[in-house]
Amino acid sequence: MHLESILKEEIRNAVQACFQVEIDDLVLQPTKKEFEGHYTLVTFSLTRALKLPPAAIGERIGEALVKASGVISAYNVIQGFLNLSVRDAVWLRLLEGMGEGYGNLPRTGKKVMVEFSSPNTNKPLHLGHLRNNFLGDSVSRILTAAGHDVVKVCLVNDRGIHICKSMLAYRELGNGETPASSGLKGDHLAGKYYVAFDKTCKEQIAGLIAAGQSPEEAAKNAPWMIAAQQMLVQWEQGDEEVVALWKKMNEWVYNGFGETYRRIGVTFDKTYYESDTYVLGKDLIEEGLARGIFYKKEDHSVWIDLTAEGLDHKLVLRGNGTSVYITQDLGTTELKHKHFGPDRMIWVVGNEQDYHFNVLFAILKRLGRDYAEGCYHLSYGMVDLPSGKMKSREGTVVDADELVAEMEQTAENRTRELGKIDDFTGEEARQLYRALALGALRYFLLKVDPKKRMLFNPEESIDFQGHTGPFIQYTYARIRSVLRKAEANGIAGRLAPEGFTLHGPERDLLHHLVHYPDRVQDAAAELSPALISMYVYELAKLYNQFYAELSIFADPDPAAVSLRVLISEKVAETIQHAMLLMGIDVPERM
RNA sequence: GACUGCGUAGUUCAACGGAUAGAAUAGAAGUUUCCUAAACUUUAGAUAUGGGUUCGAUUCCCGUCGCGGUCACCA
Repeated sequence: MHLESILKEEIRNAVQACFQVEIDDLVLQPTKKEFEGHYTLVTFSLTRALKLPPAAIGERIGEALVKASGVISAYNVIQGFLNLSVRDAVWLRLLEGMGEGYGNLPRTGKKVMVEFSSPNTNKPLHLGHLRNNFLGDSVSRILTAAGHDVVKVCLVNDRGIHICKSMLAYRELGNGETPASSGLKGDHLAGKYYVAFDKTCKEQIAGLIAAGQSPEEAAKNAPWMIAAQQMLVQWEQGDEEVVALWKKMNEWVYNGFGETYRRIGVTFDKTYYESDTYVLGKDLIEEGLARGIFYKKEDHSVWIDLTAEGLDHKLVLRGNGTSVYITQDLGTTELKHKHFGPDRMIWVVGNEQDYHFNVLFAILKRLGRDYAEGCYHLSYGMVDLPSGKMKSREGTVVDADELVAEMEQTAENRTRELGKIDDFTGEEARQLYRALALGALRYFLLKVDPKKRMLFNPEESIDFQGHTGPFIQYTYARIRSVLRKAEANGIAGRLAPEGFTLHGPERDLLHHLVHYPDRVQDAAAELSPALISMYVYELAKLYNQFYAELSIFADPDPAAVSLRVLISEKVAETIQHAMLLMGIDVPERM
């Protein structure tokens, strides 16, 4: 039974009965807090069809509904708004219908592939990567709950000039340093030499400019820049020494990434490496050339004219026959499709690449790939600092590992201050700190609409109070405490008997609770964990109000006590489910 | 410059074209012999700007101003 569908049907019937008119687009919305009611029908839009003032329409429909409806107990009309109140018996029946895991929707049989994370192996992860990882991870969980079969994929950027830069700096300055010898995490070690390369290279360029070269010439002629390019050529030729260095440093980086992924709780079903896929796509170029979709210039470079799509002429293969980014992406997409045959492919990639994906999808369509229709770029906004954009080379980044460690420290300090878990073992306490730290961080990054850019101020640490992960975790822990007490006293959650009158806070909670599956559906359709975060925040807030206003165990009516225990169980279950969709664990105590 | 996205309380975020624009935080004032005060209650505070469409605009259209992003034979 779906309340809103039933309500809309009843309203249609009422309109039919009163006015003998068929109406299909009804505007039904939740009633604003300051007014009496649960659902509001906006009657302005009906004035044309029914040829009556909005308030009169509201009165007629309201009257008819109260007479005939199985769900509406009362109505009131304010101008063009018809506010409808739902019977308590209906809320109780809906509560009864909430089975185990009611947030999990029926299986659809559709397969969805989500590609995210896609790190470069020349530097450690930063805050921007965390947004990407959490988004991809959470969207995957939401799609799974919405009934799809999800494949999580990571494409590692393990080759190219940027990798050679850190390799070169390491060869020149490294003195055989290893993660073991320096105690530095592998990805941080590589990042250190990436920054070192940039520094030295800039000095070299400055020197050349001082010696009279133009900035463009100098940038081209800097010795390390030339050396890095040579190194890339050697790598592509399979030069043993270069490949050995590449393997060694990448190994360090993978170990470092592995540790970070473990710490932030992110996993993949399949990892692709660009070093394996970068030559792919050339057969697609051949195919496109043969079919006249691409054209070749005199220098043998291959292009496509996408002006018809409002785009541009775009290079798809270099004059020397080597691949560019788009060539490789075409090939990789074809490969991923061949491996898994998904109905939908989603790329979680920053909005700076909007143009690239427009081109990619346009080319796939031109090539007549039927899966092009199911391709989608989940384009998210950057995480900005008050000072502007983060840049790895310039060291203006918020490092992921450091941030997580800081958050854990904050969680520990705060927990110790409050002193509620003094009986925890060391391991239990560490688990709690980790859950709180990640809860705060994941929630912070997921509560904002993915499409929008967001700001992080490193001066102000992420909050543990208010609209935050720990607020919701706290609410959960408090409910668990209630439920432990109920169990200890032998009180089971039970539905209230027929004719029971709900108290305001109970009614508000049930009203919110029953919409959870709809919100999961919405979040899956929009690919937006932010919708889940808003829902669960509201739920926690409503529970806290319920908790503050009503005593669960002290009520003289045993039916009220059992009902409140049952409501507490359902709220706890829903909070746990929703938080898990964001990849956040909820603690039994905190 | 071309294309593209964004301007909402001091700050960080909300608002299918609908009612008095919601929260959080920072500010002010309260709540604990009672189920966890990481909570609850009260209070003050915002749609960049000028037009247009509409019964009704933060939302849609046009202009202005401000801030990002993209315009590589890098990925």
